[in-house]
Amino acid sequence: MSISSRFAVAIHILSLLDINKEGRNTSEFIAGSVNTNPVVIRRVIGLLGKAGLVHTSPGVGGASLARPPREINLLEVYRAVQNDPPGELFAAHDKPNPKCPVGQNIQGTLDTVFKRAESAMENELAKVTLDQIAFDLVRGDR
Amino acid sequence: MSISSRFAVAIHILSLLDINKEGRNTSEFIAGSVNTNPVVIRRVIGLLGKAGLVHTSPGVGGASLARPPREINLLEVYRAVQNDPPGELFAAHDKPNPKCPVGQNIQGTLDTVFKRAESAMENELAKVTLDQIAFDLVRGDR
DNA sequence: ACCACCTGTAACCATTGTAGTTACAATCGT
DNA sequence: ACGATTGTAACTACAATGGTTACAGGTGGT
Ligand code: FES
Ligand code: FES
Repeated sequence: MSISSRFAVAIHILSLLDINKEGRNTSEFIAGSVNTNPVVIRRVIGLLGKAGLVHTSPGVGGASLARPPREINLLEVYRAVQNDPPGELFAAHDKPNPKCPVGQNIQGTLDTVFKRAESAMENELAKVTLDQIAFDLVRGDR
Repeated sequence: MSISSRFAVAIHILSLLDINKEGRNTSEFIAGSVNTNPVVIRRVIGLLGKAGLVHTSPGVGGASLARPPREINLLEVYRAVQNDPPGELFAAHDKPNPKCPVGQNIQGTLDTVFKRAESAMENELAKVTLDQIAFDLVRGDR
């Protein structure tokens, strides 16, 4: 299965917060932009808030970046919205047969390979910062 | 969501075929080893067969590697059992709002980043061959 | 020719993650 | 006090997954 589109939506939201930092970014406004339901946006923003990436305040509307976009990389965003814990991108074969010569040792062997692959992917995400995304967006615009 | 455990099961199966190449590897035997249902094994073996990694024959029982384990890498196995097409590890935000300044350009921007991350992961898988796995297994055994 | 055994596949079920939606209490600025 | 907004809970619909049963068809031994 694919990685949840929450990740893509989260990047959308953060980009929008950066580009439109003058305006009042309510969940409804963002939802209109992302073309989905405001609650979906609030859910994602809730995750981003817990991760310390955005600030929100109930009552008064609008969210804003909690840190300068140059200091936010996509790995943090990924971690914030991914509820699978790190190291479990690949599902393990949960009930290995202890009597099986393969099963006894395969866990560790696969774990090493899987973790290496997962880290390689995450390192690529870590290289990209939010302001790079925003720059690409604005440049593509004109 | 995690990547389907079919991948892990496939590696199990292939390792077993390599290590136990003398025996008769019926789906039921493998299922006992993997500790699951024979039909699950047959499904995975079916995928591996379509990918040209194993040989099977209806009627007579048993599957066998179609190529020497040194020439089978984990990326091929991954591709064989992953029914999401390549390039879609990350789900895109499917209905971008054309009126949104972010939505207009974000597709291409994210696509580049996502593809880079996905490739990084796949390159790691491509580095590992089946006989390396089998070697690790046997060595850990004693 | 028969038979035991096996594969390949369809069908069905339970579980899980996800996105969308409605509803509403709590919160804040004016 | 009021209107707007957030934060959640609850519910629905849907797709992927893994397990299971069932069965048609192939294969080799006897
Ligand atoms: S436990 Fe996975 S093959 Fe034996
Ligand atoms: S934020 Fe995704 S389309 Fe505007």
